[in-house]
Amino acid sequence: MKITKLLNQKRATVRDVADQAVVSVTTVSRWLNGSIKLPEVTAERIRRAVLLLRYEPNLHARRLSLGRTDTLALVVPDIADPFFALLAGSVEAAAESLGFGIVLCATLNRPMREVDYIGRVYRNHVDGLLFATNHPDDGTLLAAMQGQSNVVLLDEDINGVIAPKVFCDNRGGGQEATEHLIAAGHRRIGFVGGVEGVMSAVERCGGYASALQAAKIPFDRALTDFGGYTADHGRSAARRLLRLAEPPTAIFASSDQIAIGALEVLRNAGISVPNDMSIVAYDDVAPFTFFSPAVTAVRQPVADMGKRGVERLVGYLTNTSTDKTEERLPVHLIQRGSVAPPASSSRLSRLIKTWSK
Amino acid sequence: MKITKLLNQKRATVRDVADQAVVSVTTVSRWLNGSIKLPEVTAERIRRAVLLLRYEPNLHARRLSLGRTDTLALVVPDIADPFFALLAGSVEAAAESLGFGIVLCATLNRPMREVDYIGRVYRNHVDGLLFATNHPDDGTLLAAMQGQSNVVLLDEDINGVIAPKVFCDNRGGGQEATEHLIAAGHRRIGFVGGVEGVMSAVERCGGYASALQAAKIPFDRALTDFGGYTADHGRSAARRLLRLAEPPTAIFASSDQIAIGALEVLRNAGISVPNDMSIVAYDDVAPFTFFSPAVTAVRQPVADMGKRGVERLVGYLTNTSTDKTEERLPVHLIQRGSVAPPASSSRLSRLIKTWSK
DNA sequence: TCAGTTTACTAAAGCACTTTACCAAAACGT
DNA sequence: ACGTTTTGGTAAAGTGCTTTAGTAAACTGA
Repeated sequence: MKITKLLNQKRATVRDVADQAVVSVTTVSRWLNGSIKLPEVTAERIRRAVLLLRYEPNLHARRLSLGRTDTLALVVPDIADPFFALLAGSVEAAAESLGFGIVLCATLNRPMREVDYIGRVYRNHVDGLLFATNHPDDGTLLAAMQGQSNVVLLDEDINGVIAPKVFCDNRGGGQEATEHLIAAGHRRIGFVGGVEGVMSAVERCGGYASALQAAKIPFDRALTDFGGYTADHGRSAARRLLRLAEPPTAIFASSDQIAIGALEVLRNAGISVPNDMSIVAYDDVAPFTFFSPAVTAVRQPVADMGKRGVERLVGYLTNTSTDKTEERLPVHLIQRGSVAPPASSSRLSRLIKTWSK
Repeated sequence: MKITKLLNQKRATVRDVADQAVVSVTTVSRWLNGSIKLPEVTAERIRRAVLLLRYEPNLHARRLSLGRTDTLALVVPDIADPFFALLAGSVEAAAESLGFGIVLCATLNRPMREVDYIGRVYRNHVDGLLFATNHPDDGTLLAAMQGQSNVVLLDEDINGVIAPKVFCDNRGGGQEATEHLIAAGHRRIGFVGGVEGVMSAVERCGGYASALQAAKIPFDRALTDFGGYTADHGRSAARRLLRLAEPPTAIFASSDQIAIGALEVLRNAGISVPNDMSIVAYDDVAPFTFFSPAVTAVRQPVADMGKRGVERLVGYLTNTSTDKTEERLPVHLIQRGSVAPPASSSRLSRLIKTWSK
């Protein structure tokens, strides 16, 4: 009998284990799930049977019966983006340690795919969703999330959605970056932000504005530039800022990619960082220590954000800890070599004049 | 009746649809799965019932019944590494387009986790595995893979495993990079490789050696340095190479990270690239166009590799196309600004002398 | 000693789907 | 007109697990 089981490679079922241990399926199942205490002799019989038959419960049957999957979905715009890759890494690790698997969903910012993924929790593909967007919502996402539970929002808000949220302190980060630049002596500071309207961009700009105000520096709209957290936007924004009648002496780039784009433009213009122009970046996921100069940046606790997101989602799934609150993780400035006191304005404008030809 | 169904939010089942459409469950199931043709009237009744009840088949029941998951696992050492993040992105996209989901597994190079993940296909968690390692196998992985089917190896080989494999042309890449350096006039070229013994490192070094041989340049062991595809290794290798009695005039760094580490050392040493030292990188996932100088690199078709891997795995799952062959994807050199003819050796040695103090 | 509790189990009913085996009626060929 | 094939279905048996409701036997306390 046992031999048959071993010879034909079919996987053993609870039935087989029960037969082998001479108890009922119920007993095996309950004991295996720890919902029953058994006298040592019986327990030992089951243990042996499991070992002998190499029994592993069938996941699908279990899921069907239990109605849950012990799997979470992580929805991000683009997994190839280092920021989201880092997030995914920490989410995976945290989920794994809590006994959950992760299925990966890249939306490429296509609302259709986002909505589809949101539906997956209803459709029982996964128990819960960790959701990170990148773009402002036109209402589509909000609608799709209505009545959907077990979703936690990461990094970026979706207007109107009520759910557990784990974000970073964008305002504080914006403020700290700007204060640092002001402390170095800068008074004309450019702000390059994400897509106009997304929470993180609005908030970082808010921090920037409030630091200026505290230093009694007027807020100049011409010095701000929204458009996305991309290197492309960093390039075009930098070019625009340099062409201003009164160009800034420092740039606050509110993402790594923006900073990278801006740095490229500055380098090509022969404007040296930090001597002629200071810059501070945001995210600090890029290998900034390897840059020359190493670039000062506001570090977001990306990994912590992923971890906390998972913890809250799982807490939600298990304890029904129904706190749909928003949580903010602190950020902090990492000082490296890209900030210095402003150059003489004549030198800077001479450089710009040469470049703009 | 319908109203009850709509009011209590329980999901509709095939039963409900069958009742609503006044046919049997069998008919609904078969029609839905396209395994039966039905007269238009009946079909329409089912269609309406599905719409009315917002019926969506229960995935778990389906999986239990069918014994498959339509899900693939992607196993990588570290999803936060841009190389693997890019790979993951393309794998996800390819799988999605073929109707498969992806579950993400990061091993952090811990053999225990790798082995566990390999077991998941047997345990029915997933239908197949896309497996990418990073380190030489001591036999553990080989043993775990024995008798395991539906696994395809990506990017890096595991010695002795017989399975469909999708790799890149490491030898060709190593050769092309080295030839390019030789064509620029270099005769002493350093090679910095991955962990000693992994296929990719061995092969790239093979390409390097054969290019040297073709140019009748003797192979000098002192100029090669294995240790891993990390920036750290890049740094230490660069330092070692510079301290050589006869240092190289060019470095072939066989990963992005190695190149980044080496570049940092060179920059700190005041050795200008490409004037005093040429460098070519490998992978070309890092934002090398933004570097200064932009760095010349051998580009691996990482995204293609992911796509092909999925295609082959799925082909395997569906058609039983049992070709356990190895496939090589072509790489090519992207010329940018980090290669130039060698500097006068006296200038270079002067720089090194200054630095090494 | 006997009702009440605890211990150690079990039978059977789900969970929601697929699929095999089968059947009645209609259409068809001769 | 009668056997055969096609059409349009159905009943029921899996798929492997969990869990509810229950039972028989052993123990407890007064």
